[in-house]
Amino acid sequence: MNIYDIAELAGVSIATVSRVVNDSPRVSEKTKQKVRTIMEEHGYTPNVFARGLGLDSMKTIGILCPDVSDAYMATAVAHLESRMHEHGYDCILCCSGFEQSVKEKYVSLLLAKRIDALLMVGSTYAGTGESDKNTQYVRDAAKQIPVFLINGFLDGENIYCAYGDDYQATYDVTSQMIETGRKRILFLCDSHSYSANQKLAGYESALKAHGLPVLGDLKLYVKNRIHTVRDILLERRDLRFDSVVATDDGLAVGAIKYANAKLLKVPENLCITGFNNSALSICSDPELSSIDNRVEELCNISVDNMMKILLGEETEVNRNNRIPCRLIKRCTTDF
Amino acid sequence: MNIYDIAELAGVSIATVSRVVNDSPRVSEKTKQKVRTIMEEHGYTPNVFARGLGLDSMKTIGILCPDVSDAYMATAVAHLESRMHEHGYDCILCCSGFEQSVKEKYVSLLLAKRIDALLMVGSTYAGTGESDKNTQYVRDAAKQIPVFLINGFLDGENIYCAYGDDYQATYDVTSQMIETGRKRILFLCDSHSYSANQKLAGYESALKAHGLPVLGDLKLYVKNRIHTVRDILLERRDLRFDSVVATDDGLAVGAIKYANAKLLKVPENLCITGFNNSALSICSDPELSSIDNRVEELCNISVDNMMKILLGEETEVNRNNRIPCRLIKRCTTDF
DNA sequence: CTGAAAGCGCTAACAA
DNA sequence: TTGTTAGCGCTTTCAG
Repeated sequence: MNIYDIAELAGVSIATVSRVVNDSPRVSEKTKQKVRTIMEEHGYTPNVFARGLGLDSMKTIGILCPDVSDAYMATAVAHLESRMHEHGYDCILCCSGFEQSVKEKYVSLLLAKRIDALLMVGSTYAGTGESDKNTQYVRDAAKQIPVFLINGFLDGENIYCAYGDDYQATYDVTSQMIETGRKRILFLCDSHSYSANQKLAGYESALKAHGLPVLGDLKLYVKNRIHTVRDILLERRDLRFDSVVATDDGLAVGAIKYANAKLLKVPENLCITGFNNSALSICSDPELSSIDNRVEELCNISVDNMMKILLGEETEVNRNNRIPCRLIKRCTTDF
Repeated sequence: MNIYDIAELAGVSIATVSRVVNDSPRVSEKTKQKVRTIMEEHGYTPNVFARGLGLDSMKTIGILCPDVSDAYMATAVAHLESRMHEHGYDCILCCSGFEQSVKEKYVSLLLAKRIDALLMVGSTYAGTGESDKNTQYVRDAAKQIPVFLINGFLDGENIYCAYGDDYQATYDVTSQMIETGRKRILFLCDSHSYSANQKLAGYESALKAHGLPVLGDLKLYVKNRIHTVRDILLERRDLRFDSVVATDDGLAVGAIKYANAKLLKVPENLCITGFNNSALSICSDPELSSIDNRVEELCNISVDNMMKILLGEETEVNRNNRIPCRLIKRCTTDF
C-alpha cells in the first residue's frame, strides 16, 4: 500500500495525498477528510525511506555513550530518548567503549546513517582537555551535523556542551572536609577524562587554598569495582587518610566497605563523598553522601538547544553550558 | 557526492560503482581498485535512504524496553546493541514505560520506521500470561516482522522468546528456606507481569510441596524503592516473617535495611534473596544473595535466533527458550 | 485548490 | 566484465 494506491482510491493525485500526509494548508478540508479516511481504512503509513531520500532526513538522532549499562549513562540515555521522542525524533543508540579507534568508527557509522544530530554522553568524548588529536573526529563530525556533548567540554564550531561544574563541586567538598578538620584527603579516581581532570583540579586547588600540601600518594587511580577498591585500600597499610573524595559512587562504596572492614567510624574517622548520586548511594550502609551533577538538567539543556538548532535558531544558543552541581548529604559526611 | 559523481570520476557506470560498494564478484579487481581509490579520496558514503528505499531495509532493529535507566534493562540493552553491531545492525532504542497505550504507540512507530526486527526487553510485553487483549499488538507486529521477547513468554507465530526459569528458581530458593527451618516466608513483589506471576507460582508451589500454608498476608506488593520497602516493613508490626523472597534486588535491599534498622541478624533471624544479581547486591551490607537470570545469555540466544531468521533459516529456531537461573550466594542466605 | 512531472541516490534485471 | 535503464515511494516545483 503506497501513495499511488491511496491516490487512486481517493480519486486524487499523489501530490494531494502527500499534502494531506504533511498537513499542508493548501488542501480543502473536504478532500483532506476524504483522503484521511481512505488512509485509515487501509492502515497506510508513508514509507520513511522514500521520505528520507527526498528530505535527506529521517528525524533520527544518534546517541553515543561508552556503556549504557553504567547507571549514570543509562539515566542520561533514558531521559534523552524520552525528550527526543516528544519532539518526534527517534534515537539510534551506540555504545562505543573507551577506545579511540572504536569511538571514531562509531561516529562515522552514525554519520553514514545521516542522523540529524549527534549526542555524546560522557566526558570521554571531550578528550583529556589537553591535546587535540583525540578529539579531531568530534570536530570533523561537527562539520556535518550539530554535535551535543553531555558532561564534558570541547570548544568548537557546531559543538554544544552541557556539563556540571565538577571543578567547583570538588573544590567545595574538599574545602568542607578541610574546614571540618580533615588533613589527609584521599582522591579516588578511575580515569583521566576531561571530567576526572576537572575534579582533580578542584581537589588540588582546595588543598592549596587552605595551605595543605598536594601529595602524590593521596591521589589514587583504581579500577571502578567495589571490592577491588576495598581490597586495594586494605592492602595499602602504609597509606594514611582521614577522608575520601571519590569521583564516582562505585569508588566511594569501595571506601565504605573498607571502613566497615576496618571498623572505622564513618564519618568521624573517615569522611567519604561520592559522585553521581546513583542508586548505590542509598544502598550502601552507611548511606553515601554524593555529588549530584544533575544529568537530567544537562539532558534538557542539550535537547532544548538541539531543537533550536534544528529549527535554524543557532544564533540564540550558547555553546558552553556549565551548571552547578549539588551535594546530596547522607551519612558519610558531617557537613 | 553521490554515485554519479564517483562513476564519472572513475570513468565507469553507476552500476559498476554500486557493484564495488557491495563488493560484487562480477567486477574486475582492477576497476575495483580504481573505484575504491576515488571513493576514498572523496570520502564517499552511499546514501542509506536511497539504498533503504531500494532494498526496503536499513539494517536497523528496534529495541523496546520500559525503562533503560533500570539496571537490568540497561545491561540487556548494552549487550544487545553490542551483539547487533557485530552483525552490522543499528539499534533504535525506545522506552515505553508500562502503560498499555504507550507501548502500543511505540510499536507502531517502530514498525513505521521499517525496522528489520523488534526486540522487546521485559516481561511487561508478555502480558500477565492470562488475557490476550493486552498482547494483541505484539502479535500484530509479528505479522510484519519477527519479534523477540527477552524475559517473558508469549506464544505466537513469528514471536521468539528467551527467558529465565523464574518459576523454578523461586521454587528452589523457597524450598531451601523451608528446608533450613523457615516457616514464614515473605514474598516481596512490585508487579503483576508474566515474570512476577511465574515467581509467585514458584513460591506457592514450594510452600504447598512442603505442606506449608499459602498466606495472603505474606504476599506483599510494594513499590520498588528501597526506603519505601523498608518503611512499609517497619510499619507492619503485625506481620511476622523469618525470611524474604524478593522478586528484585531493590526490594531485597529494602528488606536488608529493615533488618538493619530492627537489628535483626541476617541470615539467622532473617534470610533474604533478591533477583537479577545487580550492582546493588554487592553494595548493600550484608551483601545480598541474588538469583541471576543471566540476561546476557538471554540476549545472546535472541540475537543468534534473530540472525538465523533474518537469513531465512526460520525452521531451525525454537520459539520458546527457557534457561535455568542460578543463585549467586552471598551473605543473606545460609544455604 | 489540484495535478503533472522532475528529481532524491541507489539496486538489480536485462543487454551487450 | 560492464553499461543502460526501470523502478523504489515520496516531496516539491511549476502549471493550471
